[in-house]
Amino acid sequence: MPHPNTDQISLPVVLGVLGDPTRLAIVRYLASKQGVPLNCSQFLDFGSKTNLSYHLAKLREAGVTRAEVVGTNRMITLRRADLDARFPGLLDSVIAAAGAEPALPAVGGHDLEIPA
Amino acid sequence: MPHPNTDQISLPVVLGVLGDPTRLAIVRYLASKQGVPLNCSQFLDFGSKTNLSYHLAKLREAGVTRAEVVGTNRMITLRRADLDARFPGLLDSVIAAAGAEPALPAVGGHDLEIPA
DNA sequence: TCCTTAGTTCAAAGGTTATTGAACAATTGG
DNA sequence: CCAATTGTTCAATAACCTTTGAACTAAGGA
Repeated sequence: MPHPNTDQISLPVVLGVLGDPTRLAIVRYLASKQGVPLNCSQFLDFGSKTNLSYHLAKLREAGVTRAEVVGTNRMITLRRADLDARFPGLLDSVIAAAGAEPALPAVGGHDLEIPA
Repeated sequence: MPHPNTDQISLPVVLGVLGDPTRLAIVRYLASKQGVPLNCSQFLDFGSKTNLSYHLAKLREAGVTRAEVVGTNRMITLRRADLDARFPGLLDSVIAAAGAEPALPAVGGHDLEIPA
């Protein structure tokens, strides 16, 4: 499970990765949980298991998230401090901007509680 | 030449569009000119005429830039106020972040002067 | 040990993106 | 009118992205 170092995180790559509605929803959801690690299954509202594996890998490879293996789970966190160090203010303004937009509808049709 | 209204500007689309090194360089260059309109030819360092037409159309359709026909020229400006209204702080942090990164090398190999 | 849970990997399909050169349109200036 | 300048459109190509189901691996619990 490769993660880039902080100084290897590339702006176009980060922006490109966040330019997908599913991944943006994942990041927004992670941010709403304030650093509490989530396992992959908690994102099932955003897509199938296989599809999530794909999107979470993209986020990880771009340096946006960190995945840690804990038993049979992979716990996902936002790399907030690393992103803030590399691109100050960027993540905050993206997350704030995401709040000003209609979120990705969850698969079941029900909405996820994401505080503003 | 369609431009989206301010409230039609979509965050994933904007992020996706900025997630390309050529377009990010164009936006950075525009920002460095502080609102002075530039015609397409002034971006020739970033790509061929045809290729620029393509990238500038993407930026325009995403709502990042505005193109105004003046004689045989199309004058390009950043939609700074519109983007700030829709996604406060986003453009600034992206531009600041772009300054923390190696810029797209210009075609001739020479560097463009983009103030920090 | 056997089964379940949690995720990944693979291959395939279908769609989109970036880049190119050639041909085209529109405006200006001589 | 003619020619030069500016930029767009088109067709083609190659690369990449997203989504899917089936098969797989690895750890934990009964």
